[in-house]
Amino acid sequence: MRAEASILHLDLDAFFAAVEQRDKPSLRGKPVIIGGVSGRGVVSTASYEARKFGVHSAMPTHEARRLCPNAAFLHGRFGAYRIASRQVMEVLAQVSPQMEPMSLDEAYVDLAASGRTDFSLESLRKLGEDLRQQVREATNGLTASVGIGSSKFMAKLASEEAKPDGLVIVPPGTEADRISPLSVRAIPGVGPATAERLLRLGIHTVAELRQATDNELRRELGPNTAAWLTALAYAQDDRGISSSREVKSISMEDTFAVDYTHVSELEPITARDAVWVAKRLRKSGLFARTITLKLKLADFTIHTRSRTLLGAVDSDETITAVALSLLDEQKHLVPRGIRLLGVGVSGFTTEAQEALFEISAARSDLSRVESSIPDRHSWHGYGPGDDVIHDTYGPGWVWGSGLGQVTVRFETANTPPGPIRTFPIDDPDLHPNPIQIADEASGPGWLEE
DNA sequence: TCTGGGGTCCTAGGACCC
DNA sequence: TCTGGGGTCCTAGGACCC
Repeated sequence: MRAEASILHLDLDAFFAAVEQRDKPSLRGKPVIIGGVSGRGVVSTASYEARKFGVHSAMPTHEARRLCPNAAFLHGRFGAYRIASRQVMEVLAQVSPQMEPMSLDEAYVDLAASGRTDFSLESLRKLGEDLRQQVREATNGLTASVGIGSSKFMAKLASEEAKPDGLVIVPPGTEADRISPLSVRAIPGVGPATAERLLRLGIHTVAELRQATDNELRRELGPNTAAWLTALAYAQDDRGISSSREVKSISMEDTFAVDYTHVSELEPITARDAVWVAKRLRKSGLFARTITLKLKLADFTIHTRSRTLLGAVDSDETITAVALSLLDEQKHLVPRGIRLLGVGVSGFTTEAQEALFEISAARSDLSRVESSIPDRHSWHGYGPGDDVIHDTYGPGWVWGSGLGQVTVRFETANTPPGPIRTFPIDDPDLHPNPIQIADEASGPGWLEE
C-alpha cells in the first residue's frame, strides 16, 4: 500500500458485448450475450440490458436463453476484440511506461512510474476522466470504468464500484474502513472454497476476518493463505505492476458436444491439439520440457497426466507422440465418458535441447498411432508467401492459418493429390471458433487459425 | 441441453542429493 | 547403526481469475 493513490485500474464495460453493439447498431439498447458454441457453452459476456434479466458471465448458455430468450446470442469475434484491446492498451501506455494488462479488457497502470508527483484528488479526477475520454475516442465509442487507489486491491475495487462508465478514487487513509463491511469475497484470491471455509469460522465480512485469531485462520487455511489473507483484510497490498510477464504455459482444450467413450475417437483430437500447441510454441520462439494431457470426465472430475522430458522440444512429432502416450496411460478412464480433452506445454526454455533418443521414441510412437487412425486424410495448405500452413490427422480435421484465404490440396494415403482449391477466410482471427469448409471428397472440414 | 477456455499460483508427497 | 535436515525437481490436484 502506497502513501498516494498512484495505481490505476481500467476495465472496459461489458467489453465483448459492447464491441458487438458498436459494430452493429441494431444491437444497441438490446440484450446481447456472447457465449460458447454448442449446447455446452457458457456466457462469456452479457450486455447490461441482458444483465437485467439475471444473465451473467459463466452462466450456461441454455440457462441464459431461458432467462432472456429475446437476446441476441453471438459467438465471439476475437479478432475485433483484440484490435479494440490494443487500441486501449496503447492509450494506457501513453500514461505510464509501467502498465500491466490482465486480460483483453483490463489493465493496471503505475502512475508513480510516469514521473507524476501531483496525486491530489482533483488532479487524479482529471486524469481519470481524460483517460476515459481518450479510450472512447480511440475505440470509436467503447466505455471504460476507472478506479484509482494506493494498491492494486484498492484500484480494482474502485473500478468495480465505478461500473458502468464511471470513475472512483479511494483516498489514501480510508482503505481499511472502506473494505470493513464488504464480504470476504471482495478480497482478491478469495473464491467460493475459501469463503466456505471462512464461513465455518463464522466469518462473512472483512471486519469479522480481522477479529479472527491467527491460530484458527492457520488451522483452517494453512499458514500461507492465513498470512496474505490477514494482510489484505487490513488493506495491506504491496503487489507491484510489471509490464513484462513471461508466459509459463501454453494449452489448448475443448469440450465436446457429446462425451466420447473410445480412445480411437480421442487420438486424432489429441494429435490435432498437440500440433496446435506446438505451432504456438514455435510462434513464440519457445521450447518446452513438460507436456500435459488433461481429461474432464462426464462426472466433471479432472485428471491430468504430465511428462517432463530430458530436453526441451518444439516439434509437432515429439509433442504429439508424448501427448498420445499420456492418453494411452489414461485410457482406463475413457469408458467413463470424456467431455473435455486438453494438451498443454510448460517448463519453457528459449533453446532446443532435444535428446536424440526422445525423438526416435517419439517417431515410433507416432507411426503406431497414425496407422491406427482409419482413413487418414491429409491436407496441405499454402498461404501468402507459400508457407505451409496446415496439416491434419484423421478424417475431416483441417487446421492452418492464413490471411484472407487458404489454399488447400486434398489427398489421402491411397489416392493421388487432388486439385488445388482455395477457400476464403472471413476472419483469420476467428480461433477458437472453427470455420467450416466443404469438400465433396471428404465431406465437411473445419478450418481454424 | 446443466456447468468454457485460457491462464496463474499453491500444496503436498516422493525422489534424490548433499 | 540410528537418525537428520534442507533444497530442488517432479507429479497431481485444486483454487482462483478474467
